[in-house]
Amino acid sequence: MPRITPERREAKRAEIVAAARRCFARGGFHQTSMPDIAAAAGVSAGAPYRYFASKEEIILAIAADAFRLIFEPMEQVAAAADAPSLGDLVAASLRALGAGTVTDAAGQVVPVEELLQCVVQTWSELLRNDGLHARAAEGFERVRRSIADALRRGQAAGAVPTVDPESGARVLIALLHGFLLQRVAFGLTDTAGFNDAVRGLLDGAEHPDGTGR
Amino acid sequence: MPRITPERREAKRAEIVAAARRCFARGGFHQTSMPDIAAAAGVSAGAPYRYFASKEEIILAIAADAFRLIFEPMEQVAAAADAPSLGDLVAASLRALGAGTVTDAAGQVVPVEELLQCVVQTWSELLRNDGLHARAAEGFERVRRSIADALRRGQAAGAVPTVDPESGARVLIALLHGFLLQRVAFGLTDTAGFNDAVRGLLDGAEHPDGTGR
DNA sequence: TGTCAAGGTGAACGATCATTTACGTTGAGG
DNA sequence: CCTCAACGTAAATGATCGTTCACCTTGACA
Repeated sequence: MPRITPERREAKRAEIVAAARRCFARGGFHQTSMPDIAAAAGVSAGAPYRYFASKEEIILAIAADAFRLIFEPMEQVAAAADAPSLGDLVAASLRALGAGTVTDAAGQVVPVEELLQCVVQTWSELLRNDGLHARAAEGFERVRRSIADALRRGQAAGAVPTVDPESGARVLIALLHGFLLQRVAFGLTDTAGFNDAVRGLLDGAEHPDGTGR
Repeated sequence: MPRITPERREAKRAEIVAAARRCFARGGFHQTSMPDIAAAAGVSAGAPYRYFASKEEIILAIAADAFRLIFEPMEQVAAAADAPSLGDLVAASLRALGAGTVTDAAGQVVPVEELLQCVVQTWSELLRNDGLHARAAEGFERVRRSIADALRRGQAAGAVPTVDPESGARVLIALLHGFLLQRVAFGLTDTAGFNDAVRGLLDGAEHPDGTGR
């Protein structure tokens, strides 16, 4: 006999997650206190514990969301049936990060800047949270295999140079991660310029006409 | 009238820095306590404060060292008088990270793994430590300009595709940062394979013989 | 409309942290 | 070899943290 409907409970939980994400983006996971999160969500200090067993559970929820949202665009292009070029894969990733907002698992609208800051915080957390590391590594491998498959298709179609697809996928993800870091921490605002440079360096020889940007 | 000679004082300071770096690499900046650092250095809790005014000062020293060591190899190749290819720039960066150890500003031998973990931790710290961010951004810009100049020379020599050198430099740094992250957090051990893939994707057309690896 | 399980509150708790401090110890200069 | 400023120690301090708990409050269901 719940006091509130499941829908309202889910909405409240999403509010707390959103408040926590705002706090984490600004102050980091460990400089943000639970009272900070509660205050940002407009509730008292004990309220979040009706929805999450611990602070770590909130961190896990946000980290999973952040990683998924970062990889989603590249993975969708990689999962398409045709043979994407390298430029297509990179462009898809960057276009999503160039937008102002994204929508998280609970339907909350999240500023991209906030999401990216949480991703960088999560990287640090990976190094000492084994549970988070295991989940993140699993997700990473799934994306990597998906991209490697796309590269193999691209190579068969002659649109991708003949490199080891497994390592090639890692290179593309490295570009995405590196872009993300510069956008958050090193004043990279010219997404289009970065994208053009990647295309020019990667497959400019194959696609001088700029197809797929 | 110092109780110990300046040389011994510097050596002790370097020991504390090294101990702190070991702790930070394992546990992160904010999960590592000052007593942890002191214990790892083999001194009592108050001793580090004879050498550093605060914990943040230790973090700054380690972060500056870590960033410098990461960028050094790429910057050295970029600063050379001739026109390096893209593959040269990337290969120089990765070769240093493939080695087992590096030597820090105080002459301490540091395992590469430990250094890279500190770099990732530092990225998080950048987002909320303004002083660290300013210093890191300054260093980043210096490296970026150096690489951009090298790209211009490479373009003049016909060894580098005609892309905007400023953005191109960002792409190369993104590759380095992305590689670093995967090595620390996502099980990337095949440095040579990654390097080959980058060369194959970047300037395979220009240097099919593998020159400069 | 009445009931009661669950939501929500805010003070309190025990632990831990960065930093300070009072006091012994040491070694380089005179 | 003596002296004393600086090193090193270890307990203490004050603040803050994640989490709990005793107690209202609320609203969905009967």
